[in-house]
Amino acid sequence: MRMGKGVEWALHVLLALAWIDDDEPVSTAQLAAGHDLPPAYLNKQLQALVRAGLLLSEPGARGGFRLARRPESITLMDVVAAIEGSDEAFRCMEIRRRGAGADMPASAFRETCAVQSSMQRAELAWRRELARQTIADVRAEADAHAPGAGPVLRRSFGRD
Amino acid sequence: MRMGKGVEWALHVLLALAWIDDDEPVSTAQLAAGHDLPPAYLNKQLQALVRAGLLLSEPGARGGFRLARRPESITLMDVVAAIEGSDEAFRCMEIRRRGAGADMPASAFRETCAVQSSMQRAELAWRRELARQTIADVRAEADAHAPGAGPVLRRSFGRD
DNA sequence: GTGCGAATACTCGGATACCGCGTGTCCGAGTAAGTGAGG
DNA sequence: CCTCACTTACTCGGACACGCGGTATCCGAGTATTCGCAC
Repeated sequence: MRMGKGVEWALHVLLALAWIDDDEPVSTAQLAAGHDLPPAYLNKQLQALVRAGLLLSEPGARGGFRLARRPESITLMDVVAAIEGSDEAFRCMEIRRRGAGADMPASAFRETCAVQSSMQRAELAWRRELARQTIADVRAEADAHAPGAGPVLRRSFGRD
Repeated sequence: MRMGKGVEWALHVLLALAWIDDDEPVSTAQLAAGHDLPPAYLNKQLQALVRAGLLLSEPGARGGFRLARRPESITLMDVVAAIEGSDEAFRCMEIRRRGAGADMPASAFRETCAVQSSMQRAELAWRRELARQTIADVRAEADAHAPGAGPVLRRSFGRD
């Protein structure tokens, strides 16, 4: 199982926008240069964040992206759902009904498949932990680990 | 993010073997017929389970697979790791060092990337929940939901 | 009837194609800013 | 000096190729069984 790299990019971009903390929008080119990412493909991921309501986009000259909400209101679950989609990683195909299970009465399948519910429990724990953490939390941890990172990034975006 | 269907197959096969609970090995063809799965591809997944030490294989006529350990000693984490691999879903590419981060002193990267540690926390919760549940737990839940499923499946394998 | 040996049928195991999705890129529609002339 | 319309340059947004990993399949190596034959 593998998560697309777009999630990592989106998280770093949101963290950068939280650090910049400015009403002026930031263009895709600037955000891409800030982490040395392919601009066109990054743009694709940013569009997904706009569709999810995490970013606001402004077209035209001096346009770009800015946070749609405060960093404390953007959870990691929001970001993962925006990029990877809201579907569950484990999708039950109900194979219990096929083969030998075809001979069983329909009432036997009233309850949820035990395999599915087990996997769902684990995935729920994952989603719960993702929903518990916000971009603001990540920024706070990053500031605690490396206090200089925020200002350096702000300055590289010409916001001082 | 999407988990391969091999995991679901493996879980159902292990559950079936736990229900059968016999020293006589079960062939790929029988296991595949039990859930109407493509035998050749199922065989591929079973080989992964053998490599992971969850199943024992016996070649030759009347050969097949049987559980290498008791169902209580096989966690869902073991199964997922056997099929999908042990790599983390979120792989940090250290993009914080690229772009603007290149101008920072190396000491700033002493601590782990905050984005990575946040995602790792969530994934750890997932793995912890997977490791907490065993095939025996799944069997118990399935028996509680549909008591007839186990015997029916046992009988379809000609084990009575 | 019994022991032995070869033929046999069945099993796992790895090597081999196919296909969908993530990855990466490009060009067009739209907009705000800048510019110049006219009043 | 102010207003206004035009040009311009820059932005986002969606449509278009490429490559890799999951999906699916087949055939070969190896072994227990089974059948036939000799004793």
